[in-house]
Amino acid sequence: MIVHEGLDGFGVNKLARAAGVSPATLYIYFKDREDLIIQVTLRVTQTMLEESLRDFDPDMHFEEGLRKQWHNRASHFTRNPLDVEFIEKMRYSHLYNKVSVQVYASFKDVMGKFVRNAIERKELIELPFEVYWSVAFAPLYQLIKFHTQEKTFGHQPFKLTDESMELALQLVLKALKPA
Amino acid sequence: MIVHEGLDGFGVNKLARAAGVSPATLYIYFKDREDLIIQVTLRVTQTMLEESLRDFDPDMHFEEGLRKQWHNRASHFTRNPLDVEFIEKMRYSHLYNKVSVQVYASFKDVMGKFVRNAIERKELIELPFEVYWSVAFAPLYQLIKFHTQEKTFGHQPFKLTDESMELALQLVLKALKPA
DNA sequence: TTTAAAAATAAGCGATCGCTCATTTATCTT
DNA sequence: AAGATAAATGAGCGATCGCTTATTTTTAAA
Repeated sequence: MIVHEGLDGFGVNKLARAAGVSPATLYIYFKDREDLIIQVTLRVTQTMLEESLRDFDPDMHFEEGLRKQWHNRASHFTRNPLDVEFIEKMRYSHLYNKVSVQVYASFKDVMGKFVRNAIERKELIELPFEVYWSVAFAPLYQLIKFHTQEKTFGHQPFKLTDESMELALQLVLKALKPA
Repeated sequence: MIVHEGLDGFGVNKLARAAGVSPATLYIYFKDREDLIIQVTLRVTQTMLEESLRDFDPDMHFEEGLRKQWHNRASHFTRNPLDVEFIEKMRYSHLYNKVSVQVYASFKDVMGKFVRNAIERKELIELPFEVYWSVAFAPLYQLIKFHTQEKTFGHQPFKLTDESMELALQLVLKALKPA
């Protein structure tokens, strides 16, 4: 409902009717509307982050680790396209700061270690974490967005194939590896 | 209002009260709530795109042109931080497809020409437009998001300085330039 | 089978939603 | 100054909002 009609357009009564339960039932499990949205967001985001760390180890070599994360994210998102749109929507909503802290706590540690390892091993240039994150993952998320929203820049819809993903990953690796 | 309270939380009556006019007045200038939101979005987005093309020419050398666009975007957004959040919020809202087509029509042509020129001149590797866009601009937007939302990944808030922007731009250029 | 706790419900509260209409106020033309 | 047009308004419509309460149904222990 939130993906298709937005946060406005999402109502407790509507949801209850669609779910075939009484509005009152929802308030047994959730404090209020905002709590419901946040808890759902936490669960979807948590699942996404767990999937992105599947078979990942912060002691991996940099290229192997980054490729693993790209593939994990891409495969999770192409298998759950609704999740992408939901997470992105929430990520840019005014409720985001109530979600981010709780979710990224443990995730941050693993990623931080991975980056520090890679820098120590001279497999990754030295740079602030935010710059690393922006170069390493923002392109992937943009590609996924192009993929899920079907049409953006003229001509035919963009499909996130293995080829285009590998191409983008190669570019990112070229940017991040020491000369 | 939309940035701070979200699309839900944004109401016509509230807006009229805050603006010191009658709700009926709004309907002289806008068809309905959605039309109002879309028109405001169009105006803010249009301004952003115009600013991003200031002093830009699609016949510029690739590095010069890309740097120009990065600086234009960054300076516009740091001077109008509310616009960033608004545009991003709308970009991930369910109303986005009603906005995107109208806005990016002319913009697409200029950018397309710029990219084609650069590839012809061997200043840019050959790649699909979406991949180019994802690598060339997504990192910048992510950095701006880090900057505006103040705190994301632990430690102290990230500030988008000239240094960190130049660093990120250099990485992106390294990724996109032919070997 | 009885009984207490837990889960779910229908009905509807006051508040606010998006929006309209009959009327008044401001602006412009002659 | 008079009359016509445009702009703006206050009041409030029906619908929906988030949410609660008194009651019934379901579950499970004794």
